[in-house]
Amino acid sequence: MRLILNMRSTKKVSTTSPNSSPETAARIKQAAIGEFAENGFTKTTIRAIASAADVSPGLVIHHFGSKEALRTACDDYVFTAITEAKEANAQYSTMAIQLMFEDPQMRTNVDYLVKSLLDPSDHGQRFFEHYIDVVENFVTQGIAGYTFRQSTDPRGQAAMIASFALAPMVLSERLRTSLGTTDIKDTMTRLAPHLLDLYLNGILDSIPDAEVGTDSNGDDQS
Amino acid sequence: MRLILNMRSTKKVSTTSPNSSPETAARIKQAAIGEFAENGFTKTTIRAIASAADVSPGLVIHHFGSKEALRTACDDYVFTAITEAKEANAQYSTMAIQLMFEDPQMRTNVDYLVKSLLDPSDHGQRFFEHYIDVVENFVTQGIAGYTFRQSTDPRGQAAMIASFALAPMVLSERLRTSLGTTDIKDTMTRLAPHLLDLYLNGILDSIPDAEVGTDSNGDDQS
DNA sequence: GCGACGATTGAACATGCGTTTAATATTAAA
DNA sequence: TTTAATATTAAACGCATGTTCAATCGTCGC
Repeated sequence: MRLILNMRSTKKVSTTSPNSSPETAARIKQAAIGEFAENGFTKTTIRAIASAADVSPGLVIHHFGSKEALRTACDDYVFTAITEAKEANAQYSTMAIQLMFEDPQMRTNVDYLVKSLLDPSDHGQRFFEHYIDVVENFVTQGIAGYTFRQSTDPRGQAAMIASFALAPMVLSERLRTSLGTTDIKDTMTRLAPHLLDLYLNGILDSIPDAEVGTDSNGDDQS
Repeated sequence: MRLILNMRSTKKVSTTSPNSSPETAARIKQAAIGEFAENGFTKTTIRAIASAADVSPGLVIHHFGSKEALRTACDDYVFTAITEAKEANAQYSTMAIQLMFEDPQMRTNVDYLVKSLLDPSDHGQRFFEHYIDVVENFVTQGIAGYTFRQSTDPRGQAAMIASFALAPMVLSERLRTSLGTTDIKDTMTRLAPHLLDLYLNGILDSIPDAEVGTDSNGDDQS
């Protein structure tokens, strides 16, 4: 007659999976993605992740080995999740971006990738390269009925477009505060007409007399 | 007969400024700006700043009170330095941007502001607002002979342009690696023609039949 | 000269971090 | 039922961090 007292955490006890790791590991990974997406890799602590996943800090290490290894696992997961979602919505192209701001999980994933992009590690670079590839494809193949004017430097052109497409997400918090929008979806709605107008028609409507590069700047050319 | 042994740091001993604080405080501040610009606020340690300024960690606190206060001091300094430099080169407008990548000190300042922009603190927001103001002025007043097509939402339009202008700096490391350029100046040279072309002519040269939202996507329109 | 004061330092303190460890609980296999 | 293996935890370890402290050094007004 053994009296079993389980006084651990009074929550997840009857989940019918007492000794199975993958379920808990997945929960830890999701918690980590959420924390990384919100606070970045450096500022996020293992203790915060453990707390969000309702486990002990030691268990996080037990399942993933180290914080860096956990990050790699999250990277792979998010990268796969996003590319799969993108392919699934490939035919909608422009709509796919919209969907990324609708689905909360996808928004977290995007936030995660943005944070990864800004952190000087190898992980984000892979995503950036991939993203430029996607854009370059769009430029050569067209997207959603739009076609692009080709360039003699398609890689540079694609890099520019990719950077611009990422800019509102990277600066989303600053834009939100500055424009008084409620969230990034609202921000994008506000910016959308300007984006479309720029991409369709440009924004400059006159060229100065002096060309760029021939800087014979008489500084009094009023 | 007192024997004075000064075995501190065998370097700055005869700099003819034994007991003056402002000189040392300025050096610490410059070191801090450099470290913050390179590694961001969180990852930069007081010890690293002290080492770069060739002083003890305690002296950094002695002069500025705390790491956060030191950051505020750096913020004010960089913000003033950039705005002054911008006004000084106001007539050159486009050239001013070029100068920011030529002058190493200015490049450090720009790096600092970018890091400040990405850190979720109040400091960077002030700079962002100011930058949008500058852009909005450019749009209404023109710049370097260029004139802009006006919008019914000038603030949103300026926010978009500001975000785009900042994007290459925010993503400079990613772009440098991806394009194989040597530094941000080289990167900008590579991107410049694409930027000018986009701003002058747009980049899309055909509008799809179906308008956005009426996604009747016959996916076989080769 | 001298005494007060600021500059400056090395050492220590308190805290939070990632990680390790020893122990317990739980499950699956023999 | 026993045994081995895994999941899980609380506690502690080692280290880096921001900061404090007591002491020394140099300068300047008296």
